[in-house]
Formats: sequence, C-alpha cells, structure tokens
Amino acid sequence: MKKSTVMNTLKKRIREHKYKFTTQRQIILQAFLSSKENHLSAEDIYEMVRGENPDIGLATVYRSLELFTSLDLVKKLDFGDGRSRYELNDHNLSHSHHHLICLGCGRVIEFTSDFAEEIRSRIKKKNGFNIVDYQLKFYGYCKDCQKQHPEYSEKEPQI
Amino acid sequence: MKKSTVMNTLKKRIREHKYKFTTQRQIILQAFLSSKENHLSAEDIYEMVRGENPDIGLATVYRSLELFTSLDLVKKLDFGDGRSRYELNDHNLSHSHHHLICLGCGRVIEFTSDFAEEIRSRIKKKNGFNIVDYQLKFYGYCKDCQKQHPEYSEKEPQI
DNA sequence: ATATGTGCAAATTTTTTGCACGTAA
DNA sequence: TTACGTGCAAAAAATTTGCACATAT
Repeated sequence: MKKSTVMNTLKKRIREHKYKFTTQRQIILQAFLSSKENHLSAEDIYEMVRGENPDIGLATVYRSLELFTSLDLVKKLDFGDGRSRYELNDHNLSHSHHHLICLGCGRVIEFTSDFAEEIRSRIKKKNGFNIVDYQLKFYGYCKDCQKQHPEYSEKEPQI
Repeated sequence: MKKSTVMNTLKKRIREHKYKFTTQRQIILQAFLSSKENHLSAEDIYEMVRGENPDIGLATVYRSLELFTSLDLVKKLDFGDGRSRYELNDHNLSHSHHHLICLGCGRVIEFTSDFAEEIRSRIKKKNGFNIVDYQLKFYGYCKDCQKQHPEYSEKEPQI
C-alpha cells in the first residue's frame, strides 16, 4: 500500500477519536513509515524527527507514542534491552507477525504465523478470557551465530 | 515438589557455575518460593527480603536477579507496567505457561499450552533459527471485566 | 475561540556502577 | 586465603509531569 494512503488512514483514526492531527504527530508517524528498521525506541524516533523539526521535544515523542499505542496505531514492544520499542501496527496483515530474538548477536527477526484463532477460541472456552491481541517472542540462535558457535545448534531442554 | 528440594536444586545450579551460594541469594530465592504472587518486581523482592535481612541492598537484588536470569533459574518478564518482573523458571513444567493480561483490571492470569514443539520445528526449517525459549503474552479481558463491561466481550478485529 | 497539544526544564522512577569492606569455598 | 560478592551512595538512563505558550479544529 502507498505510504500516503497509510498516513491518511492514520490521520483518520486520530481524528475519529477527537485528537488533533498535529505536525509533530505526523512527523513521528512519518518516521515509522520511512524507517528501514521497524523496531524504534523513543530516542531513535526523537533523533530521526529532529531533522524535520529541530524544536520537537522528547516528551512529545513519548506522549505521542503513548497516544498511538492507546489508539492501537502502534505496538509497544520489549526486547529486554532496557528501553521500550515501538512498531507500526499493521492491521492489514492477516497473519500476525512475531519476533525471533537472537541470544547471540541480539538481532531481531520477524516471522509470521496464524495459530492465533485456534488458541483464541480454546482460551475463550477454558478461561472465559476474551483475547484482543497477543505477543509472541522466541529466543534462540540465528543461522549465523550457529555457524560461528556450533554448540548453539544443540536442542536445549528448556522448551 | 518440596520447597527445600527446589532450593537444593537451585543451590546446586549456582555452584555448578562456580558462583557462591550466599545468604542474600538464598533469601532472594526463598522470597520467590514463599511468595503467593509469582510475578515479582525487584522492588517487591527487596521489600520482602528486608524482613529477613534488613541490611540487604537493592543493588544486590538487581545483581542477583541478573545472575539468576543468566543461569535460567528465573525468567524476566515485562507486563508493560514500567518495571521488569521476575518469576521462578519451573523446568519441571512440561507444558510452558504463559500470561493472559487483562486490559480492564490489569490482572495477570497464567495459562499452559504446548504448541511450542510444533512451531519450533517449523521455524527451524523455515529460518534456520534454533529456539531455546519463548514468551507468549495475550492481551484481552477477563471474565469479571466482561461481566461489568459487556462491550469487552466483542470480538475485536485486531487479531 | 478554546480545548488540546507542545516545549522546556525539572522531577520521578528504574536500573547500574564504583569502591571499600565482607565472606563462601 | 582470595576471588567473588555486598552495601552504600552516587550516577545513569528511561520516562513522566507541571506549566506557560502555541495551534488545530
């Protein structure tokens, strides 16, 4: 889909909820759209955005990310590196995507799967819990790290 | 299993790796074993542990948790409340347990499932990624919150 | 016009670190 | 005995907040 179309959708979502579509909010969303890396920290976004608007404050970035998260435009993630990371929430994806986190080099690889519906109804029955979203993270070793450290290919008992 | 047996296993694991089994480390592990709540923050543990040993420092709690996590005795979790939470890693559980996080009241419910092995081999084939561990979090609404807010029972499109 | 949002600086909260002293093995 | 661990206080890092000013609707 075209980026400008995505931006219009985001704009619409923000306005639907009676929030203002400010320059700052637009620039921050733009940063997500133009970034090659899609797991951005508040600081990352702050740095990217300063090029476009040097006066923007880090607090605004945090406040925007909080708003976007509450509107479900963005997902807040934690890869265990001490800061939160954010990614655009792609509602068009029919299969949710998840993260493979390499314990060797720290790289985060995306991966799609659609086991959700099945588990969803199972849980609804068992716990009465109504699932709206989920996050799945895998920890392990990527191909490259396994090549460099053959012991990383062993099947560990923990799982 | 008896708690004293569990403690002995933990002690053994720590010593196997040439770390000392100090009073502080024991008290902290004891806190996990005796706590009713099993998702503890560093601060929670600090408070619990001060009863037993008032001189213990918060830094020691953090350092111990880091060590325990690296030895896989403990898992570090993030429920999005701004602080890390830790739980004893129960290797005896053949089916891993996961978390249902209620967006209404914040309650965290545990839930077991064993879909892992299946996904594990699928990923190994597809990405060459060797999975050692994984974390699965579900967000939604618990029974009680659905009772109070019928709209929480609606099936949301995001998943 | 005005409710909502922003920038700035300060405050808060969580986690980490340096160093002199203590202790398990 | 001695390498490893701890307490304390200070630092660092991440996030939040208060307030006067700015702006989208």
